[in-house]
Amino acid sequence: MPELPEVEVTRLGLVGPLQGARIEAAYLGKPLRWPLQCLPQSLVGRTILDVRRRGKYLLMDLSEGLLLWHLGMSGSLRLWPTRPDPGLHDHFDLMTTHGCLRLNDPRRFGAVVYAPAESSPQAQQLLGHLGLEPLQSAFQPQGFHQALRQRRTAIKQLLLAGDVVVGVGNIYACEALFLAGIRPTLSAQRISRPRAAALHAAIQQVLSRAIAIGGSSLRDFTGTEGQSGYFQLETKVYDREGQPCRECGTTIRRRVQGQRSTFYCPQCQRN
DNA sequence: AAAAGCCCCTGGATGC
DNA sequence: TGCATCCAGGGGCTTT
Repeated sequence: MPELPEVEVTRLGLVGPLQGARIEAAYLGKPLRWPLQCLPQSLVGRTILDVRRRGKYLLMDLSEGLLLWHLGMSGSLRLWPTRPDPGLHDHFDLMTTHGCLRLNDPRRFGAVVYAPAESSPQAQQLLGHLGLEPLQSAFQPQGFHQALRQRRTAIKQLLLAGDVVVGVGNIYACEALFLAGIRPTLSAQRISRPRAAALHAAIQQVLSRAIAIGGSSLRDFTGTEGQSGYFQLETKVYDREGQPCRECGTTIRRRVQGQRSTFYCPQCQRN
């Protein structure tokens, strides 16, 4: 589920409430994707200074060290005034003076990892290879085009790989490629400079729009107060196989790329 | 170095 | 109703 917009919506819901909160306890449930890398008890007494985002990771700066959170495919974070009884899929609780932050993750592809610093090997193993932030100024059309020229893989899979630009998952990759009129199977190196610029703009547009309306709530995702997002209501191609394109009426197609579904309009995205 | 495949795990939808 | 099969938004790791 959670791609950049959902993680950013989560961050926006946490940063205000949690800044300055002191950790009073941490509770582990079933194992997540990676171990916490510290004793939960050792977090007690630390203060949350900030909540940042890098790609699809949330970075929680503590008075000493930081926590890296990842929501995997089905995770969501919710802030409760007091700690509710843990349910079947509640696998990590962080009790603070400002409430109980709870990770619910049915599939357990998510994780919470402690690292002593962002520059530490523990953190860099997860963050070190990440590409540019799509909504920051370092992400520019010209540099994007240069990066595309060096890769022969299909553009959809390059977007998902996250080593050129981060945060674009399956939904937003499909949607951005539709907006740019680019066939998802097109080799990245064959994308011209103007079309790369169009894709650059489409990525920014689709991600910004999704953040503004609370992300996409398919299956599990909700915001930190349990609220739904609405982007799934305005997708042009994602999960619309067999339905008419909203622009031209042609039937939307689905195909598999890298073991994932790709949706596209064969007319609007001719290559 | 880059690309392609393989999994981790669970639940919901679909089909027989 | 019951059971099997397929599918799902991620991404690190291994193999080619």
